[in-house]
Parts: sequence; structure tokens; C-alpha cells
Amino acid sequence: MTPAARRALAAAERLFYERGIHAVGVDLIAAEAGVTKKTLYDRFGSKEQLVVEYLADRDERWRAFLAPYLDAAEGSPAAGILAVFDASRAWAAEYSAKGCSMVNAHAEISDPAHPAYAIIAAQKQWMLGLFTDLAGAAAPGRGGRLGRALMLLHEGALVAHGLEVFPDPVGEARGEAEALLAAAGAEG
Amino acid sequence: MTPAARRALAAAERLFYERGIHAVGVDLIAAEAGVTKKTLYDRFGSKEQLVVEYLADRDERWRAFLAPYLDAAEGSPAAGILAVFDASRAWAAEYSAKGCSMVNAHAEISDPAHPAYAIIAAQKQWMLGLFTDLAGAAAPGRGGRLGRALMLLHEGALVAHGLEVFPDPVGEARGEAEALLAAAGAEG
DNA sequence: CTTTCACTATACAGATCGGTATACTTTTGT
DNA sequence: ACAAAAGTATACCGATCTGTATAGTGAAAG
Repeated sequence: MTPAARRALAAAERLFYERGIHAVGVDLIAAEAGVTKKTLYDRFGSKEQLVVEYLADRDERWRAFLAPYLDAAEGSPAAGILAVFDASRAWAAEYSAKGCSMVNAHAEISDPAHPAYAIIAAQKQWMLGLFTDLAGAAAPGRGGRLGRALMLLHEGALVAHGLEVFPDPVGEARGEAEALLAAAGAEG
Repeated sequence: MTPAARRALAAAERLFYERGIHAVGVDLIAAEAGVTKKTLYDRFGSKEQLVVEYLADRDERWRAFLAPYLDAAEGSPAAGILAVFDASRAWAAEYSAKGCSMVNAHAEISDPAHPAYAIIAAQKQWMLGLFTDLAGAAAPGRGGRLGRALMLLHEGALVAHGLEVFPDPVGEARGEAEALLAAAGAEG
């Protein structure tokens, strides 16, 4: 990716996330990035593609942000589950004031054939898989239901954070996750 | 509200919810409602006001939908909590294929001074109050934490439903709510 | 040395945006 | 019966939308 393309994508990510996809025009993105519209279209081809790369890049950055938290749990699946909530809490505080970008993008896209749809669906499936895998390792035979419960708590916490329903919802969700693990007799 | 205004609001609600607020123009709303743009502006004054009434009306319809479920619980707070999930499950199946309209609208509005903001915030506070009140009655002294946990499960379920993360998330959330109530030693 | 690539600057096209103006007809309440 | 309210139809406004075209600059690579 060229320097101008990087600046354009960075500006697009910030603007799309803060103001919404349809509310942000390509002229504004180009201006904020200090890039001409020609360059923007030479690199990305369309606004739709810019949206796709926005979501894909943000997902990639979230997974990279999460990785060291998971590594620190070192083979303990119960600790790994709590590590996801710890990572989410830090991520939410720093990058996610408006809630989950995937959920927000989904609210603005109606056509299931839109290429962003697949990214959004895949991101949620990856998170569900992560939770169910860890839950299955922590409490054999209960991974499915426990994983889905953790997914609900996690998604709910991101929404509650974005809408400021009450303080520290991700920390609260972590507490409930801990109780679920204890109730399921999870191995440390 | 005049007949044309009712048709216009009904069309606006459907289109805003299905396609998003910024993706829907007033010309389309007027056309789908079989109403001229003049009438639309005579009745509502602006698109912003139409958005406000969309959210306020949907919230009102949800509360009216929920009321008989709560009434059927007849003074049992634990049954009342499960009744909320039962109502949500039915509501989601019939009216909420794209998830929570408040969450989705919030994704498209960046200005906190927008009049829709207050409606969205109030709706979430009302739900949190409902959960904490019922939880406090079901398990005295634990209403706060239990209510917040129920709120997280409920919000997460609506998101998971809208994004089709796994089947019947609201039913799944109901099951987790039941377990939470049992663990808190809730009175029937 | 020259071709290629990344980039700037500016102007424009065609469509759609929210909102208004004009002129007329239909319904409704007293 | 009559006036006010509610409605239709249509044309228009300036702004903004995504996307393209034209012309030229600077640097790097073969």
C-alpha cells in the first residue's frame, strides 16, 4: 500500500467509524487524508471497496490487539476467556467509543450481496468460534452453550459501552463470565 | 395524526429500519407512502423530525407489545424477567430482523445534540431500569448486578439475532437468564 | 535517459439529496 | 353553504453525492 493510500484508509476508518458510512463522502475522506480524489480512486476503485478495506483492516487490528492477551493465558482456557474480556475492555476504552464497527456497519448495509456482509459475518463467526473453543476446553461437553452465553455477554457489553448504558460494561461482562466459568466447573 | 401522515410514518419506519436512515431519501418515503413531499413536510417539518418520530413510535410499540407479557407474570418478578425475554423473542422474530432499531440508529448519528439521541438513551435506560427493578424484587440486594447482567444478555441477543450469529439467540439468552435467577436464589 | 508510477490540482458529469414554491382539488367541521 | 384543513401534482432550488477527465509534477527504476 502506497503512503497516500495508507493515509486515505486511515482517514476513511476514522470517519466511517465516528460518523457512519453513508454520512461520509469521498471528498471529505480525500480532504482529511490530504489526498486527491484521483489518487483515492486509483488506489481503491470505489467507495464500496474502501468500506470493505475499512472493516477488514479494523478486524485485523483487533485480532492483533487480542493475540498477546491470549498468549499470556498460556494454555489455560478459562484464563483465555477472561483474557478476551480484558482485551475487549482495553480496546473499547481506546478505540471503540461508538461500539462495534461490524454491528454499526451492518446497520447501514441492506444488501446481503454487499461484499462487506461476508466480512461482518466472518468476524462474528470467528469470535463465536473462539469462545466455544475456549469454553469447550475449559468445561468439556459444555463448550457450545457456554460459548454462546459468553458471546451474548460480549456483544451486549460492546453495545452497552457504545451507548453508555452504564459504566464499564465490559468489566461487568467479565465478572459474569467468571461466574459462568465457576458454575460450569471450569478447570483453571 | 392524519391518514397521510400515518402512511408516511409507516413507510419511513419500514424503510429506515430495513435500509438505514441515511440511505433512505424523503422522495422515496413519499413515493412508497403514496403521499406528496409537500404533505410530508406539512406534517413533519423535516426528515430529522421523521427520524425522531420513527424511533419514538417504535419504542412505544415495543412497550405496548411487552406489557401483556409482563401482566401475565402477575407479581412474580422472576417470571417477569423471563417474560421480557419471551416478548423479545416474539418481537425479534416478527419485527426485528435487523436487530435493535435504537442501536442501528445510534450507529448513524454522530451528533449527541441530535434529538434522536435522547430517545435512544432513554429507551436503554428504561430497559435497564426494568431489569434492575425486577431483579431487585426477585433477589433482594442483588438487583443492580443481576439487572446489568440481564441487560447485557438481552442486548447481546438482539445483536446476535440481527447478525444471525447463531439460531435463536433470544431463546438462548432466556436460558442463561433462568440460570442466573436460580444461582441468585430468586423467589418464584 | 526515458519510461513508469504515484501523486497534485482542477474541473466536470449526472444523479440524488433535503427542502420550498405554485396552483389546484378534496375532505371536513360548523 | 362555506371556510379551513388536508391533500395532489409538478416544478424547482442549491448543495452534495459518487465517479471521471484532463493536464501536469516529481521521483524512482531499467
